Amino acid sequence: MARAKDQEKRQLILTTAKALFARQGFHNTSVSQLVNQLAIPVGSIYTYFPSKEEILQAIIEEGWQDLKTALDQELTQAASLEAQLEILVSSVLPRLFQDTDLISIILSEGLEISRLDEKIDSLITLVLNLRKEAGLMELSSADPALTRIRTAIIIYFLGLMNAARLCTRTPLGISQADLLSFIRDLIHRELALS
Amino acid sequence: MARAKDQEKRQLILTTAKALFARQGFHNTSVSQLVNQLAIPVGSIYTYFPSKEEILQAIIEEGWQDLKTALDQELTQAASLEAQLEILVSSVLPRLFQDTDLISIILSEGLEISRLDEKIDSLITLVLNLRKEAGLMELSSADPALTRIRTAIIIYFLGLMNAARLCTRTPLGISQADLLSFIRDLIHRELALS
Amino acid sequence: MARAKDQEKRQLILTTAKALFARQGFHNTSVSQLVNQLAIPVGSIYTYFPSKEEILQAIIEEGWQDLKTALDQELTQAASLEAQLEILVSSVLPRLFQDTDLISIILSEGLEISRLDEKIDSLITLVLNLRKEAGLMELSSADPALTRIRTAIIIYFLGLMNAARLCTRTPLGISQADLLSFIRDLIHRELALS
Amino acid sequence: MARAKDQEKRQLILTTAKALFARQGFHNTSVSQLVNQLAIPVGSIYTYFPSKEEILQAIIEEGWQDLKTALDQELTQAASLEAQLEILVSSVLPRLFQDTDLISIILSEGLEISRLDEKIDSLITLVLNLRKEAGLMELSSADPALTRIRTAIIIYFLGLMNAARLCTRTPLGISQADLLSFIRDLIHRELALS
DNA sequence: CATGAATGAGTCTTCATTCAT
DNA sequence: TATGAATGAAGACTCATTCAT
Repeated sequence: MARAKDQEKRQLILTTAKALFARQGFHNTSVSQLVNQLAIPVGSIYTYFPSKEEILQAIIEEGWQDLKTALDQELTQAASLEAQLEILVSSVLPRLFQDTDLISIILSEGLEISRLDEKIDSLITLVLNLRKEAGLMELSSADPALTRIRTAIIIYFLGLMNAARLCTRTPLGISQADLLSFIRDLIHRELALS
Repeated sequence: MARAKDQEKRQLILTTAKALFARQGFHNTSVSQLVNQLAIPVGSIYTYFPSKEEILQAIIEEGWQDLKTALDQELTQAASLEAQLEILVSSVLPRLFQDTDLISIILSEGLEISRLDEKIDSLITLVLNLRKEAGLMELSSADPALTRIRTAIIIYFLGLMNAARLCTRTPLGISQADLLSFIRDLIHRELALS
Repeated sequence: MARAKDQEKRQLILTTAKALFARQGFHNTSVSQLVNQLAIPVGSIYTYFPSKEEILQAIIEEGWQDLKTALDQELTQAASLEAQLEILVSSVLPRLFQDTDLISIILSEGLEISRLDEKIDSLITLVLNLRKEAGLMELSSADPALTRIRTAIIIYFLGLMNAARLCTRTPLGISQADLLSFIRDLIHRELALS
Repeated sequence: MARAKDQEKRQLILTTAKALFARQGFHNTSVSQLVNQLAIPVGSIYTYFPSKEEILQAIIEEGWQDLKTALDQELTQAASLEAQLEILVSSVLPRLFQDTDLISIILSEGLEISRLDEKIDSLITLVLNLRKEAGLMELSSADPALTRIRTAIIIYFLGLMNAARLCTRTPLGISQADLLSFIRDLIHRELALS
């Protein structure tokens, strides 16, 4: 019981901090502002997190983990490659792009903190696995095609993340729906080619 | 007459601050760290800039302006559309992607400061103009094709910027040359279509 | 439970700041000088007051409030008008004139801070009430006699305050006792007239 | 010629500084604000005054000197004691009370700077001389009547100065004309007595 | 255990005065 | 001589974290 309540409070801290960090930036958000919003005493924070920075890290890592867990779950339930792609396009990616607070934080903070490179690596691995499942032959690590794929994934992923963030903050003339259309087109085109 | 304001010193402040802000972040760089590195007295900073934040803004705006000036100059000297694209791919974009410090700063700071949206807008205008010069008919503002183009530009631009930044900071397995190849392929493919 | 905010420390800050501000002026007294004198860390000041200026305001408002509270208390205990005047002359005014630090601060700082006008207004109200209690008829707000009384109160009050301040700082050849004699004479004369 | 122009500039600095110091306070007025208002270079100030504080002192001393010079001149031209008092009430005092900027500065700054005590002393001497001219016998320095007169002068003078300042800054319900009426009444009453 | 006052190194910025030009 | 950039000590204030209660 006590544990459950603790976890709830921990989650509440995370949620509130996430909104604050995303809108004002990590450095422009003070711990006291956070506790004011939460209406809890300052000391409380430090029973859940050893430092302000670890709150930031937890937001990023746990947010990303949630996404990955959902992805894995939905992907294993999919019958075919087509179904898997459909899930990607209709379920997982929209969920990621909707979480602009998480995206903002990941993109704004230092690489050491967000560990974007690790996240991209795992994404590349995922795509490569899908390729293999699709029956395409594996690429040797020296193959220039591998580099091309890797490059494309990085550019598309980062471009989409950043675009999703900007969409909600600024009048760019496009919407999140347009981003999803872009992905759908992209996947269809790529599949037709291969 | 008194000393004239030393524009070289102003530039030195800008250059040093740029490197510092890019590597450590704006908030993790103190004014005293900056003046230590420059070996000038604190007050000097404030004869050239009214605040720390205005240094940041000058870095972004002047850096971007330099790029645009170079772009405009080189573009007007190009004889054909092909030559213009070649300049884009071989000269201007490489220069932008090499300036990872500038990119880092633009992408990491708040929208109000970096005004990324304005920069993207001017980029879209540029591309639309190139299209017109190429003899393609103009798109009405309601045309879904316009939205598609807009979306693509945003994604590619942001993706490339971010990828260029990551390349030099983290071992992602790709290089800036790969990014340029990506662009080259992209342009050729798009031109073939049109 | 954490430490309770120490009201004694707050009072000590107020007392020390009052002496410093009165002798050196608000602007010539730095926060670090204040904390040095108090032998407490800088931050402590800011757990009790939001800013240096609010210390000044607290000194003035609380000092004035103390005086008014004492005045009200003693006045209600007085049996007759004569007793009330006696209290004024023998107890409350001497106490005010003795607090030359408070007077100095009130007179030296800006009107927005000291709100001298409000203080004078409440004094005029007090005197008018005493008049009424004495059975004198009320003056209509257009009556020139009201303006005369108002003018006299303002001049006497400000003159006495300022004189009290100067007495202790400079060799003017008069003492606080002389000021009290002046008041006593004044009141007797005025009462005889009315 | 050159000297005349210099004196003009010096006077302009004094006039501008006086208005600024009176309205914002000495410490809240920076030298650069002053030179901005004057539209002259910073260095210029220091060819006329050795420091910011000496500007303040010049404002006070020269302002006071002007008043005294005018007073002496007009007083010696007066035929009778009545004429002298009339001059005091109708000419010199109104001029002093109108110069609320000067009064503000004198009353707000430290005693060491404004040397209020010296000014009061010279005022007492003046009144004592008038008394002597009026044929009243001189008072020995031990005479309690001397102390009474001295006290009264101090209180009236400081009270009127302060009241004049407050009148123009705050809605106290009285005007400078009321102050002059007060003085007139006072003098008539006192003369009737003696 | 929960609390929030206490801490002090560190933040950005100011500004009267000087002096190289 | 006139100028205004240069200077740097000093200014008020912040804030993540600790620890006495």
